Amino acid sequence: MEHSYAYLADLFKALSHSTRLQILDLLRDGELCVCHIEAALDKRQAYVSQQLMALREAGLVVSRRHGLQVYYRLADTQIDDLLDAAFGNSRTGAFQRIDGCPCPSCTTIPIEQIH
Amino acid sequence: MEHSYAYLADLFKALSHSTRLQILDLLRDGELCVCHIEAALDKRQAYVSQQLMALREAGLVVSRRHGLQVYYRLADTQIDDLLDAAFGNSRTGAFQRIDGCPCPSCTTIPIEQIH
DNA sequence: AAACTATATTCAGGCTTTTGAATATAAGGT
DNA sequence: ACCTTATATTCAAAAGCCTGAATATAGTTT
Repeated sequence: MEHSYAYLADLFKALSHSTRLQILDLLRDGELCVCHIEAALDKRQAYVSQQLMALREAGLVVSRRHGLQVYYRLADTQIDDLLDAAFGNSRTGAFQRIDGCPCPSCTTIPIEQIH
Repeated sequence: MEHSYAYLADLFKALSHSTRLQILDLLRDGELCVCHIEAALDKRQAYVSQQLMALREAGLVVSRRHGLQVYYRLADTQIDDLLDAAFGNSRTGAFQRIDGCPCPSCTTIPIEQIH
């Protein structure tokens, strides 16, 4: 903690963009793969990837690869706190499937739900 | 509350500038006149006034005029909370005089302190 | 009402950001 | 090996921001 003004300015610059804010707001409910974010925003892949890169470079999100998918999540709890201060701390906490999204989370069901 | 992403993006854009962050950090300890901010930052008047205008337009600060001086303060407690999340919530809470600053706060003493 | 002090606004050149298009890479399937 | 899917990177033109210089305004004092 105790960041310089220049550091914070860069962080806020990454936040000063409505598409990026929308992505962060999605991520408040948990980790998501790129293709899911793409479907949620209805934006093209390259564009989403660019915005994710900006968020990554600002240290706001981190990613991990699992097979073909890359999953993004908020970098740490301080970021959560900052977003709570901005968005208010209402969130659903639950994953939302999206029609037409090809990602595993949207196209599979846990075994215990099959009868 | 419940602001749009575009609104929040504009707010963060105003925050994405180290001079403006420095001004806001000063204002966390209380209302200040423009000339005091000018002295604290060691920047020219027109420049400070421009940054204050940006902060005002973003709704981060409000001003009131008293004679020749114009005093600025943080717009509301939500802004305080947001800045606490960013800066940490350490603050002195006390006004700091500045050598060479011509403003009333720096050049006068309360009557009860004269003996 | 003129001069002065404190603050605000306008403008324009330079600089950075934004975003679409094209292309690259990485992993998995056949 | 090749093809496909998922994601990342590069590039360049357009759009927007930053900031210094000049100027304007609002209130006070003489």
